[in-house]
Parts: sequence; structure tokens; C-alpha cells
Amino acid sequence: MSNVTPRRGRSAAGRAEVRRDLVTAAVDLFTAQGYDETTVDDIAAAAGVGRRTFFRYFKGKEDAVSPDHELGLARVAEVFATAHPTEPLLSVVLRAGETVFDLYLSDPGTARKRFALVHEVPALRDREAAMVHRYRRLFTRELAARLAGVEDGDLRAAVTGAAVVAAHNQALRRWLADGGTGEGTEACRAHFRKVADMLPLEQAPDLEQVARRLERAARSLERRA
Amino acid sequence: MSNVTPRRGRSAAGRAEVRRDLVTAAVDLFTAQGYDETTVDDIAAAAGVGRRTFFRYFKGKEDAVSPDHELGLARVAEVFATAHPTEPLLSVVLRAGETVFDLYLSDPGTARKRFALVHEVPALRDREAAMVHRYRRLFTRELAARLAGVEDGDLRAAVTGAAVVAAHNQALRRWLADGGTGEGTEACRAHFRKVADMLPLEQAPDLEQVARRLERAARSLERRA
DNA sequence: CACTGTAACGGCACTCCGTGCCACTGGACA
DNA sequence: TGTCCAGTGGCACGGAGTGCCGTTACAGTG
Repeated sequence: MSNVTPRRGRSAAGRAEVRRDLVTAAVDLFTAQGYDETTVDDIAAAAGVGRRTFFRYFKGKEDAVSPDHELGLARVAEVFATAHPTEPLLSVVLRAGETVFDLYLSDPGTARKRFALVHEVPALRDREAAMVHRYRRLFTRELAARLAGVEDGDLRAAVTGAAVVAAHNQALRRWLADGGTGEGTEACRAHFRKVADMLPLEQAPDLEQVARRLERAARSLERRA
Repeated sequence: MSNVTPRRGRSAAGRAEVRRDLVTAAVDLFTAQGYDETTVDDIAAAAGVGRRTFFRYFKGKEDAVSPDHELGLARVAEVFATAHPTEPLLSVVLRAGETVFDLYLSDPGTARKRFALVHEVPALRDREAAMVHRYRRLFTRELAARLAGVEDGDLRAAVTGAAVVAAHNQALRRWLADGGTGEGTEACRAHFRKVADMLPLEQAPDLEQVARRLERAARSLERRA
């Protein structure tokens, strides 16, 4: 007695397609008629799926705009996890930041739309702040694990993590304000190097403590996954 | 035909009393039976008011836990607005941070309860992140206005603002983890001074640009109020 | 090709949040 | 005493998010 129209989404490729359609529909509708004026029914209908299906793809209405943050967090964690032990800490941090930047740069068009939306809609702004918070926590935790034994290591980790995330956001905003074209990666790298000059990370950590804290951090990450 | 029982809240003192009762009820109920398991009806009933009245005191369910952030933001803005022009910038920033710290310290007991709640409940954690974001934006904006003409002033403002807020949070967490008693203010000050040593703010700004940007920042703040 | 298991889908019903509306009430003030 | 009026609370409504369940497409097996 249920719907008989052909439906996508039964295969992995189909699911990815439905997901894309939902994101596009959400961004377009939010932009065209406003966030509060758009219901989840509208988005689902525009993507050709049922309202219930929308909530199988996203945790909530807000998630449909920027669904790639989990991926960004995973990439950052991967950079830290796979970094060579002898690579300078600041280099690892900057590489992790550039990884996130590249994620935004991969699709400048929708990045602009999302930026405008997140800038204007309070609910989306708050959600973005929560995501930034998670990035900052991740950076800080990884840094703290690697600064064990350094004087005021935790404080340096907190300051450095917050600074890197703030610099990343500022680079992103400037890149988008300047048109969001071309050499964003280079501008971002230059930006980050300036931040590096401002930060105090030169002291050598205590390697035994680093090993212990990295283990703890790994366990903590596993517990959350 | 409406309720005939005596009601508070008709005078300013009465309103403050109702507000306190709602906060206490919310914190206690959230702690006792969980955030999701507590409805706004429960909170309102526990405080002896109607559900509709709850939403006249708070924007939403999340606001009942930490209703003092607007006050904190206002105090920070006030510190910046009333600071003597010759006071070193870093000193102003640290005083602003300590002002917020004092706000938490004024009631250590509920600060502990709130901390535990915010730590565990995702919705409250996200809301806290959004508030931290607003603090960071305020610090960054005020710093940027006062760093006009300095090389990479905006970047320094973003880094310094983020660092100060991060250091503040870390000091707060440590203070609460250590029992949340006694000389929190002193520990916080020492903490902040260490951060000061890590940050680059020694260059002299261009005073004309500073004046222009302070005016702009003031207009921006007025527009939001 | 027929059969079966499984995973995704869509509809339905439900709870709760947040809001507009409105009748009521207690206090202030002329 | 009569008149405002700010605060109150009930009511109803729309929308978010969730549990449940019957249905459907597809994969795998014989």
C-alpha cells in the first residue's frame, strides 16, 4: 500500500546521490526562502524522498548544510596519528590545519553559499561554533599529549590549539571575502606560517610522558568513535 | 477564571526571585533525572509558574542553566570601553578575562553543578561552545580595533583573542578540578600572566586607525544591542 | 529463474519545544 | 474609586525529532 514510485538509495552510490540531493536542496531552500521558513518536509520533498528518510541521513535540520565536519575531524586526527615522530610539532599542526582548509577549497562554490548561510542564521552559526569547538579540542588534546614534560605544556597546548583554529578561520574568511578563487592554499600556508612565528613551541618534550599521553589520547578517541 | 493562587513576579524583586527559582529547578532537575528526561513543564511546575512564563524568562530550555553569559559579555565590553587609553593593551585584555572569571567565582557551588552538566549534556555543551565563540569574537574585535596599523594586526588580534579565551577556560577547568575553593582569582591571574608572556603584542599601533576602528566597533556593538 | 534474507524506505503517531494570542489579575497612579 | 498596564498562564498550533511497522528493492543462494 506504500509508495510505488522508483526510489534511489538502495546501493552505496544511490545513497551518496540521495545525500547530495538533500544537501543541495537544503542549501538552496535556506538561501532562497530562509532557514526558519524552510521545513524538513520541504527539503525532503525537493530531494524526492520522505521526511523520515531525511533524518536517516542527517541528525537534524542544521546538519544538512555542512555535513563534512566529521570528515574534517577525522582527517586532522589522521594527520596527527600518521605524523613521523621526528617531524617538528608545529609542522604537524600546520599540515593538519591545511588539510581542513583543502576540504573547504575542494568546492569553493558551495563553500561561499554555506559561509553566507552560517553567517546569517543564528542556529547555523551556533552549530558552526560547536564544530569549531570540537576542532579546537582535538588540536589541544593532540598538542597536550605531545607537550608532556614541557613547562606549562597544557597551557601551551590550549593556547596553540586555539590560535591555530582561529588563524584557520581567519584565513578562510579572508579567502572567501577576497573572492574565494585561485591560490587559497598558498595564502593559507603563508597565514599559518605567520601564526607559527607568534607561538611558543620550541622546548623539547619528555618522550616517556609523550608516549603515555598519546596512548591515553588514542584510547579517548576510540571511546568516542 | 484563571489561576487564583498568589503569584510572585509582579515587582522587580519578584521577577528576580522567579528567575532564581527557575534556574535552581532546572539545574536540580537536569542533574537528578537528566536533561532529555526533564521537560520545560517539569521545570516550570517545580518553580511554581506556568510553562508559558518559563519562556518569558529564558529563550529556551538550554538558557536556564547558564543565564549569566550576557552579563559576562557586557562586563567585558565595559572593561574595554572604560579602559584608560594609556593602559597597556595586554593589561586591559587580562583584566577583562579576570572579570569573567570573577563572575564564575561568585558562586562556586552552582558553578560546579553547571560545569558537570555542561560537560555531560551535548545540547548544553554546544550552547556553551556558542557562548565561548561570542566571547572570542568580542575579544578579537576589540583587539583588532586597537591593533590598527600594526603589522598583521588582524591576525594577531584573532590569535590573541582565541588564546585569552582558551587560557581562561583552562584556568576555570583547573580551578574546578582542584576543588573550586579559595584562591581561584590568584591562580587565574598567574595563569593569564603566563599567557601574556607567550603572546606577541609589543608593537605600537597607528592611533588614527585605532580611533576609526574603535568607532566602527562601537557602532557594531550598538547595532547588535 | 524462483526463493529468501536484509537493508533501506515511507508513512503514521507521538512527545516536546517554542510562539502567537488572549483573557485575567494585582499593583500603581491619578 | 476608576483606570491603566505589565506580568501571567492557559490554549492551540506548527515544526523538530523519534519509535514503530509494513513495504519494497536488491543481493545472494539453490
